[in-house]
This record gives sequence, C-alpha cells and structure tokens, in this order.
Amino acid sequence: MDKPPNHPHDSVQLDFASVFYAGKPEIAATAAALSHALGPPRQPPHRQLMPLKVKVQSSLPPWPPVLWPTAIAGKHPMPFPTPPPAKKLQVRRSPPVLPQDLPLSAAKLPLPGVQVQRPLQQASPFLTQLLPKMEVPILLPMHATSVGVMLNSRYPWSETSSESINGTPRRKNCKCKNSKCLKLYCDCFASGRYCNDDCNCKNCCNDVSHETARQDAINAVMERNPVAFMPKIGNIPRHAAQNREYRAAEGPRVGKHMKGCQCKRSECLKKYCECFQSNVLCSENCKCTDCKNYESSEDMKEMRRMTQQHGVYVHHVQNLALKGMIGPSAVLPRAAEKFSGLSVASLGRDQPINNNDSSQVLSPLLTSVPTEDTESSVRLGRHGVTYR
DNA sequence: GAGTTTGAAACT
DNA sequence: CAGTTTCAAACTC
Repeated sequence: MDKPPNHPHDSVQLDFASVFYAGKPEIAATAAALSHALGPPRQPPHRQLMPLKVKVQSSLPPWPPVLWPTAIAGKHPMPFPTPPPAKKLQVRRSPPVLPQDLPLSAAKLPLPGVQVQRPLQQASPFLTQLLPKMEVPILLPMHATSVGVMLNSRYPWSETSSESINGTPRRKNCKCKNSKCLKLYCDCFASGRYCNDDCNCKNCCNDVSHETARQDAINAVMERNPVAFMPKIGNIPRHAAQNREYRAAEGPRVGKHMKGCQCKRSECLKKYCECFQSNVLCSENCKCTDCKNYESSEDMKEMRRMTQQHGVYVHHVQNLALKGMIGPSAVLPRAAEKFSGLSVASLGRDQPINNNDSSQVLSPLLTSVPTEDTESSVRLGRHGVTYR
C-alpha cells in the first residue's frame, strides 16, 4: 500500500491555469483579484499562473487512495503523487469529473468515490456570491497520477464509466514494447493509470514497484508540456459530462479537442484522428488536412452511423466516397444553403476546415470571406466556431 | 497474426 | 520551432 502523500490537506487550491484552459483569461484576472483579497498565496506567484488558494476547514481524510469509481482505474488504487516543482501546475485535489466542465457550483456535488465535503462556496462569502454566477468552467489540474490525469486519454468519454458506451469499448490495455509504459505513447500512462495484468506490455515500469521511475517520467513529461496530462477534450457542456444518455447519443459529442489533430491522410475519419476517436468534431484547434470530420460532412455522418450501428469499421463508406456516391459533392450544396446569411462567426465546422490541399473542394463559401487568402479565410471561420 | 499505415509524442 | 525519428494503435491483408 502506498504511503499517503505528505500534503497539507486543509486547503483547496485553484490554479489560474485552469481558467486559462477554459478560455477565460478574464476570469483568471478575477481570480487573481480574489486571491489577493484572500491573502497571499503560499507559493510565490509564477508569471500569470498564480495560484488561488482557499483555506477551509478540513474534514477530509488525509489519504484516501483515489478510488476511481469504475474499473477504469485498474486494479491498483492510484497513489497521490509527490508534488512536482512549484512552477508546475498543480492542485491539491479534484473530483473525477471532466474538469473543464466543472462549474464551481458543481463542486459541492458528491461524486462517486470521492468525498467533496468542502464546497468552495463555503470558503468565502465573496466566492459564494461571485463564483456561482460566473458560469465558468473551472479546471482543477492535478498531479500526473491523480484522478484528474485520468481524464487525459484517447478515450475521453469512457473515463467516467466502466461500461462500454454505445458499443464503444472502454479503454484498452496497452501493448507497449519500448516505452516501458512511461511515455505518453502508452495510453495507460497518459491516462494516469497503472498498467495491469491485462496489458500486454513489455518491460513495463508503469506499476507500483517502479513508482520512482514513474514519477520521474511524469515530471519529465510535465517539464516538456505542463498540460500534457490535462483533458484533451474541452468545452463539454456541463450536462453532457456526466449524463450517460447524452454521452451515448448518436453522433459527435459536443466539445472539441483542446490541442486539435494534425491528420494528413485519414481525413479525420479514422481512429488515427484523436478528434474522431474522441467522437468530437474537428475544430479551429486542428491543423488537419482534407478534414471531413465536420458537422455537415456526409462522410462523417455515414461513417459514424455505420460504425455505431454495425460496429464495423467502415471502409465501405470510404469506398463509397471514392466512388462519388457520397462525399464533398453532397456536402457543399447543404453547406451553401446553411451558410447563406450567416456570419463568418457561424461558419464553424459546417464545412471543411482545412484546405491545405487546394484540390479538395475549395468551398465557394470560404472564398466569400473577405480575407487576404484562403487559409486566413479558413482560420477566420475556425475562430468563429460555435458549438451547440 | 504479420505487416503496413497513421499521427502523436519525443527527439534533434 | 521545424524537421525527423520513435512509438503504439489502427488498420489491412
């Protein structure tokens, strides 16, 4: 059994980075003001990522092994990692929900397997009044081995449930050979899990007996990319994150890949594409080529429909597309119809995002955007993306 | 099940 | 930071 962490557990720490991740830098400024009002942070401010720390009475047990509510966590309880260096983004604890979607008002909700006994609103009357009104998704980044980390994986929608969702199997076990399961190549590692007996990995160091090496690897990853363990899918509406029916609904999820994909050959219609695999549409974050993972793409619709209904990988659909039975020609008129009268800001993903390949259906809609070149036109559209 | 393709992660 | 290499999953045969 792992030793409890040596954390003071009488505080809840919000990190401004969370707010930045949520795309709300202005809220971060507010949080900074709050932080100032509540007193100096324990750690010196680091650039703009000055932590807001709210001291509250503690009734949390000092060391509950993080009991993931499902079997996702594998057979081992996740030990609380040792805190990374102060410059790293960190927070003391957070519930196992999609953090980008966690409003402060939801922080008081009891979550499976985790006791949240001290709602943030209780920390300060000021917070109580102000924060719930913000409707701000608050990220609660955590150490790389903690619950929050588990939200970062290639199967973001299977994180909160042990069962398969609409035929989508839950996380697979890895088969790593060379990475020792200590790099982000390993999905177990990337999602904060220990490998288990069901994995087929070799020379695995992602287990309790290699905790030191594992921690070093985590730190190394965080060094390269402080948000490496953050959830990859963001902008998920509050109700969606925890609503099983919503998650199981047919069609792409609402939300987007935070980093975006860079697919070149898969047209973002295969699981190579992280967006497609995560069942979200590509977004302005993506740098993909020949993307067909956008809302009105018939290819995408058909691919998803067949995948979900038959559980068969739908190369058939691609063949249809190649034969011209479905494809961009079917997309454009619809897009044109939808686009007419809409502002650039509503372009969204109703049309191909990236036209790096000029041979690919350069939509006349895009050329109608008054910009200097096509690429910038596309970018304008991307930044105006709206999701319902 | 072996081999190929793909794109993210890691490295230079 | 762009280009290259490594890696493991997805995919094909």
